[in-house]
Amino acid sequence: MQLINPMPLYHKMLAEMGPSHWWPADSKIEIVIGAILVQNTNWNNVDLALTNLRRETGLDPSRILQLTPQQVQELIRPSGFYVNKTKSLLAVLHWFSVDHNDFTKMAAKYGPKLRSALLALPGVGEETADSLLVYVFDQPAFIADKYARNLFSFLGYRRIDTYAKLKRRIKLPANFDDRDAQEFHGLIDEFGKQCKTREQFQKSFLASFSLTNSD
DNA sequence: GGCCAGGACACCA
DNA sequence: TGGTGTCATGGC
Repeated sequence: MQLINPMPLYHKMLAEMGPSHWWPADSKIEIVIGAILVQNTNWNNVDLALTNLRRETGLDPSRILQLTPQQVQELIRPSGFYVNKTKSLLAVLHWFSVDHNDFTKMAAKYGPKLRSALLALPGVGEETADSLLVYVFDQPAFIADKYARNLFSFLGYRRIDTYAKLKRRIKLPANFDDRDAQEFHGLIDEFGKQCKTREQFQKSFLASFSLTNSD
């Protein structure tokens, strides 16, 4: 299996696009909530749901947990899949509340098993787990989402059509830290929104990016 | 009116 | 392991 060193690509994108300051949120718990609500949904719909939740609960997890599932469903309805997302959201918020939403403490408590602990939560798959690691727990991880798979596919890589396949092939260097992970994912998704097709990609600044730099 | 968006999961072969 | 159907809303 040919491993991919994504660092030349990362540095190229950072130089061309600048820091993305992606996923702005007022709090970590807002990122947690957003990570569930955004699944297969555009951010505009998530914003509508977040506005409802904020109005009713101030996004205070303990207040959200006091609501009935039916109440949560109505508040997050605009984000779609609201029955499943309600189950997931309540389970995830409950899981965090056991450790009083102390993310530093939780990272120490679970150690290297944090990712599998996240994956055990209902409605938390690989992408959401990695997003939480990167943006809530401040840990380095590569988020192999649809935009990332598109990008590496446009760059010529094959057999990276699933999350797990691309994830396995990306080899991050030891000095790749949480800030890099946050920035890289932000850049990839910002880029992905601009280049949804191969044609658009070929007109972009990455069109001349040499694959040999990243192997 | 059809298509898509920052997935997860059950089910099947 | 990999493919497919389902869950649902709002914007274009």
